[in-house]
Amino acid sequence: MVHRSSPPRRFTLRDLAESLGVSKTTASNAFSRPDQLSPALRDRVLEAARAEGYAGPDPIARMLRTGRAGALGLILPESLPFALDDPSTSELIRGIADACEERRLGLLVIPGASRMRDPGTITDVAVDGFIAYSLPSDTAVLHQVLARGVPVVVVDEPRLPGVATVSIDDPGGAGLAARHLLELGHRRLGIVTLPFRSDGYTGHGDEARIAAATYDVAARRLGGYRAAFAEAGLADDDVSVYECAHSNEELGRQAGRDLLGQAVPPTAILAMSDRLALGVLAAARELRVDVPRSLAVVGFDDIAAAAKSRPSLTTVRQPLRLKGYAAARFLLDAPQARPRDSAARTVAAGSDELDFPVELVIRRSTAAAVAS
Amino acid sequence: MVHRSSPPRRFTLRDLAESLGVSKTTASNAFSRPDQLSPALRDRVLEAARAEGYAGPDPIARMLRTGRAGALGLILPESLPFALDDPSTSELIRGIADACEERRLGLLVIPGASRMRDPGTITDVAVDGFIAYSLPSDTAVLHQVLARGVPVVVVDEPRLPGVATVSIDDPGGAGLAARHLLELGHRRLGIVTLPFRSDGYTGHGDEARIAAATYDVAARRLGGYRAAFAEAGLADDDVSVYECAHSNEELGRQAGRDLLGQAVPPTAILAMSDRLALGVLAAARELRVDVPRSLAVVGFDDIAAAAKSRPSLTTVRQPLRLKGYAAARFLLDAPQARPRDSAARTVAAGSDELDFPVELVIRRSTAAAVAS
DNA sequence: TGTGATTTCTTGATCGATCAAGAACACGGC
DNA sequence: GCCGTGTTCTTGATCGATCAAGAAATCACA
Repeated sequence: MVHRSSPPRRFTLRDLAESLGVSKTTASNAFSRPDQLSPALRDRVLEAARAEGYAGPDPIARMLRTGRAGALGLILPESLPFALDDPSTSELIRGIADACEERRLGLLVIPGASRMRDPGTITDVAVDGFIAYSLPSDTAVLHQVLARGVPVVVVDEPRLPGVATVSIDDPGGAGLAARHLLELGHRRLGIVTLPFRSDGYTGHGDEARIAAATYDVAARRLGGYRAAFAEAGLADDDVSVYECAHSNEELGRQAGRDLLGQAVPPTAILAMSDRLALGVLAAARELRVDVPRSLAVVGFDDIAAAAKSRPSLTTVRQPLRLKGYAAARFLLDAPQARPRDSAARTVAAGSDELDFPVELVIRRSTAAAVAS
Repeated sequence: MVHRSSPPRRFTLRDLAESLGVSKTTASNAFSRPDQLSPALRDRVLEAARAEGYAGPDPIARMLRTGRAGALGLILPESLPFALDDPSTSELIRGIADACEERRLGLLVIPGASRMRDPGTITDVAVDGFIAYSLPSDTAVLHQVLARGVPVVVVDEPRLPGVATVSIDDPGGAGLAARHLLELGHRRLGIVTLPFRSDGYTGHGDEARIAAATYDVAARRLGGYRAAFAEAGLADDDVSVYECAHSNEELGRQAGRDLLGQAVPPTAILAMSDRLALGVLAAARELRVDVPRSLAVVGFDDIAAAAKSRPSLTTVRQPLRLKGYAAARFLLDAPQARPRDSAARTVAAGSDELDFPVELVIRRSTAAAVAS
């Protein structure tokens, strides 16, 4: 009887050890803990490994034993192409990458989470922790992440009790922007918002949608704007709201055209992102509305393009890159972030929110209202 | 004697199975192979899992057993912030991400490879294959990758015998650009190059450096330019060469200022990337050199900004996103790309090069030479 | 009713490493 | 000569799952 040759087993640490007449542990130590064996023997092991074409311990087996994956998971709401298009997301990623490089960790990107149906991608991936960026509160993804028992840090939204969050003072920032316009004498205002829900809707603001918002950031910023309006004696429905499904120039332009086309157009527009604001500037240019003389525009984020636009954009600056860096460090330095500690749902309860300050950057896109 | 309570063991599949009185395999199948057990029992298992807070099989243990990591490794020469800055790199990543999404794979990014000293990041990471993008040929990283025994696809460079490569016809593309200028009557030419080596040098071209190039792409494109010159009867040293350490606008501008400041300035400049070409345009603007009347400029890549610049940029288009997509598919579909097959160094020998065609896109930055 | 095919579930081996504990030996100081 | 300390290497258990093979029960069909 001739045996069908069994699948040729891989050359493993055990084979290496046997071929040298040493124990597996010693062979292992030659790679991972050089101080645990004599230099001479270590060289012999390494030499034999090279000769046999053994590339070193299998990372997956090591992970199983040590419980560390050597990588961070980054969960993004949109597809990666979209994320790379968006300067504020890119900037956040830069910050996370900074921290990963410091710690020699890989960065495992998991895009498309806001429309993810299959949790497989979340549960099948080897990471030491997740950073979840700007997810809608009605997505199941975050709960799957939490259920996995690995440490999680949320950036921006949603804010969940007991889950570590890195964010900014959204209402405060929005308030700065709104008060700036009010102080300049503007009373006819318009708002261009980020999406309140992830259903792709673009159009006039709808109080029912707003009340049922699943994107906290849009809701918080709107709240900030409105708090400032209230101080100035303006009612919410004195200010028209236009909601954009995504943060990009094209939808911002569409919003700008709509608001400026109204019977009584606003003299100032608050946009919840710089990209939306840049779109509004484009719409104004098209319609030959002079900025800032006839229209004041304020953005949010202070991306690089904000300083370069014509006119340059007044905006609310937030430290995007730092936020990414802080989120990663928060994740990695957390005392609960020990490997295989299934209680480590979140990071450092008690100090589980990290809010960065924002500041108003006044440039050329805002000026005093012209008496009408 | 009271025992110090041993570290509370994690709740595993085995515990779940025992608590239900079924076998481990059955519990496992409830998660991974629903068709292997009755729906009723499956529901019981899943229900018990929920009750016990068991989030599903540990991905790392599964990987060890199945030999599949569920992720692709992407090795980038520069840091991630730098890569995200660069439109052509971003575009490539988009293509790779497209393929990963199709196959429900994670994308594990490993940046900074061109100056990586410690191979740890390469050997410690769980991936089913690597895409190595534009690495210098003298870096050890690629050999460490090859030594790991996982499938590898190289994008652009270096071309190594037996290693699958996805690239373009660099000499051909460069030739198109050069011949275009020659046909327009230009005879005083300048070249702005990508780096030949990764030592950070920026300055006048140096034939010794060029001969010892570790970045193949720069060398191949230069070869393409020069082949066209030779056809037109121009000698290599009739054309001055300026090398830039990175592909960005600032260095391109520096190169442009240098070339235009020469005693006998060129009437046309060939740049090896669009970002460099855009920098040259900026330099021309500064020096009040009219493009295309007094200076013709040709780029390479056809990034989005090339069509939007003023004047719009004549350039050599290459399908960046498609290249990324193809590289990933090449990796995933390769017959040798089976898990745990240590012979799978590379992909499909015999058909291990995939070169995409390029095309010349003529826009407003080139025009006929003015008789001098 | 018998027999083969199918469904449902179990057993025991296995993936490839690391780790805790301990054996064997050498060295040094009193 | 004895004991403590350190170095160097080994043994056997373990990480948490999947898989091949097979047992038991059910179904199908003549």
